[in-house]
Amino acid sequence: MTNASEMLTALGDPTRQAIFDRLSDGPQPVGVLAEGLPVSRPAVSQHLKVLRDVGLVVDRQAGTRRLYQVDPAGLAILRTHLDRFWERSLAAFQQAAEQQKGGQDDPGS
Amino acid sequence: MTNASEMLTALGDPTRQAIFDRLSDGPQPVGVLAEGLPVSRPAVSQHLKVLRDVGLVVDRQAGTRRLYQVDPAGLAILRTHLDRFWERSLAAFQQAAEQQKGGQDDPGS
DNA sequence: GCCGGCGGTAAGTCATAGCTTACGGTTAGC
DNA sequence: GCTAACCGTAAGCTATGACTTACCGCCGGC
Repeated sequence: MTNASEMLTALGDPTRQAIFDRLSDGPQPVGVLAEGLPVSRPAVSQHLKVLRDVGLVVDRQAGTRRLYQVDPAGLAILRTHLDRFWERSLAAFQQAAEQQKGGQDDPGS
Repeated sequence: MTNASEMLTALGDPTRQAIFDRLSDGPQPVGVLAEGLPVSRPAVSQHLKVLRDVGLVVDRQAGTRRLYQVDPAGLAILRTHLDRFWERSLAAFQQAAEQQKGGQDDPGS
């Protein structure tokens, strides 16, 4: 359906979470990202490819460097997906709480 | 900082995503969950343990069954975390767009 | 033109995580 | 008390994916 699931899967790796976190503060080249991480530069490159394939980051050429940054559009999709989870879960939670009490009236919401 | 990172890691697995998706519609016992999934019941049990450890689901005893459901409080933490990503990324994105149009200074490091 | 920094890709290794079957514990019903 | 259903845990296997080193292409400076 959506690619939000793939985004979640991509963000499942702690290293990618760290990369995404750093990119949230602004565009950065691969080398700089790798300096602040406990993995090699090629590893960062591979992670960036995964994040780019699912639409969470975008890249642009800047001289001899390649700047990566978070794609707000992609992040919006993930946020919307999480919001739907929230709405459904909240409704189910309230309904379950009522049933647990024994079919009383709505205690308040 | 928070355990939101662990939640993201937990939701990184597609099977757990499917479980969490089903639980969003209401409480369900382990056996019923396993019926609609391509994995065995013990596997579902193990996934539920992971989701419970990070605070995304809660369980309660119901006779001989054990009902699992999404924990709205846990989901709220994850949502808040995503919102922070959103704010930071958006600000950085706009700033980067301006810099790209005007005088190009060193954006990295 | 040559050289140096930057970064993506290939190939290979290794740990981990997800799955299975088997077993034990707990609860409800007869 | 015995049985059956439901579920968590243990043990073990296997595939996947995260990481490394090595290599190559690209762009800018001198």
